[in-house]
Amino acid sequence: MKERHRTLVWFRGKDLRIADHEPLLRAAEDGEIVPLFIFDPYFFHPLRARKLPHRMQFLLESIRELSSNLASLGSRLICVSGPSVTLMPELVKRWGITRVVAHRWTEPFGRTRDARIAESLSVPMTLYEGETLHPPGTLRTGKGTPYSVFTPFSRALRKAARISEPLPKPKGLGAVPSVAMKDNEEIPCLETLGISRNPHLQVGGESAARARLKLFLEQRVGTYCVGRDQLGEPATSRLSADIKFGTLSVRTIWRSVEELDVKGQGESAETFLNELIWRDFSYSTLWDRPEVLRVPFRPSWKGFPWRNDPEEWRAWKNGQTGYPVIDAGARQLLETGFVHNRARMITASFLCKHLLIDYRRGESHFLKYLTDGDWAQNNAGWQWSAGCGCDAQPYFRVFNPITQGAKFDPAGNYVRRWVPELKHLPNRYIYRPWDAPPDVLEKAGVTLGVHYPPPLVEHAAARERFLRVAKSHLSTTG
DNA sequence: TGAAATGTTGGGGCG
DNA sequence: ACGCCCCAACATTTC
Repeated sequence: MKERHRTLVWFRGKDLRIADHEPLLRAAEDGEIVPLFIFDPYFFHPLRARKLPHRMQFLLESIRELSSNLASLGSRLICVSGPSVTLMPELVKRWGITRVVAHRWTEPFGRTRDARIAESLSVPMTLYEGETLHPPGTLRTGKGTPYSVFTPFSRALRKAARISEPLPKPKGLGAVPSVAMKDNEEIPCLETLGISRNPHLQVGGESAARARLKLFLEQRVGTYCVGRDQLGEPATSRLSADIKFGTLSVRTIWRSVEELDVKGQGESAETFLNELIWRDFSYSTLWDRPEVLRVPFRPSWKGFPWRNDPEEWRAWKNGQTGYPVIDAGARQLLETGFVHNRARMITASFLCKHLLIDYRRGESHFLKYLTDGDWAQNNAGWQWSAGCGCDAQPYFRVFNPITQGAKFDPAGNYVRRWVPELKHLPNRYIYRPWDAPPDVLEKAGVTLGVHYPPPLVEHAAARERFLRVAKSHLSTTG
């Protein structure tokens, strides 16, 4: 008789689900399993955790639900704290593990860690695809190089293979061997990590994720194409955190959108699917060029003369630039751990271009507060906005924070929600309170410089300054 | 997945 | 009736 396995299924914060989880399913087909989550002090030391309050909250909620979902299948999530690199070989030995399975990571940190661990183990470690629609580093142009333009990448991805159907949940899992049960620790709670719970964040976990997907499919995807840019309307999927933590697999989302009977709304479905391909594009770029997390994708941006004015940086972070749409985005981030995609683009453009502040500052600020904060996606987004990324917008494309507001928040809902001190201003002036006549300001109860700051920079002058600086820098660096 | 400057066209007012 | 100007609307170019 074939010897049965005792498989360690290592859950790692980007695949917190039991549905469409290939490592779990494969492990469950053959022998005993030990589902494991490691609370590595690299992330979970209170001093570090406190710097990521929003993601930590969502993560812990998702882990708790994973734990109860595994329990309902007859298993348990074993939680152990310690550095994973030294812990893994120890646990494998102590628990009599015969093989280790997990999902493959793309981030340089995870790649290095996994390579070190795989090398140090006495048993095989198998990493499964599943983080992306298509494995990064595999789609290549005719010349054999990575794609540097999105559209051909997107065509190649669609042509490469039909996105396969999600795998089912395991039907049932055996009990965890007692030797592993003995090492089980409590899942840490937010308060222990020195974080107070933020009631405005999305709720983590697989069931909340399913509910969000259902809502999107039933009510929003049909108008996604036109609605997604409207700042004040709930027209986007709001699935970014679920994708980031893997409470939904990306192919589950892909297939459920693809299979919708959209009846004349095919364009919306296609637009949304393209966004999922953008995600793959960003992962693929990071896979091939891991250094982009530190330096611009385009070498010509090296040494760009950012101003990095500390007062302006503070004003931008805190939503006090005097440009209502910019401030709305900045405040939405701090309060809810989420920013509407259009607002991400506008605020990012403003930081880099109007204020000439290094995109990496904005990038790390977003990564700190976004619940969906993901190294690859966030970096790609910021480099795109700054103009130095892979298939980025050209440097001379400068968003006008006034007209962007008028276009994408015509009724002023978004601004009024996040910048309530301006809520009584008429639509006409809500994106440019400094232009409002004194009696209008007075009637709205706004005194500039008292209730709301005057604009930090003048749009036209700031735009021209950026164009001058960028043109001059890029002309000398090629 | 822009915006602003510049160029072109065509209708209408008016001398 | 005609040319001229104005200017809005649209198109093209430039950053």
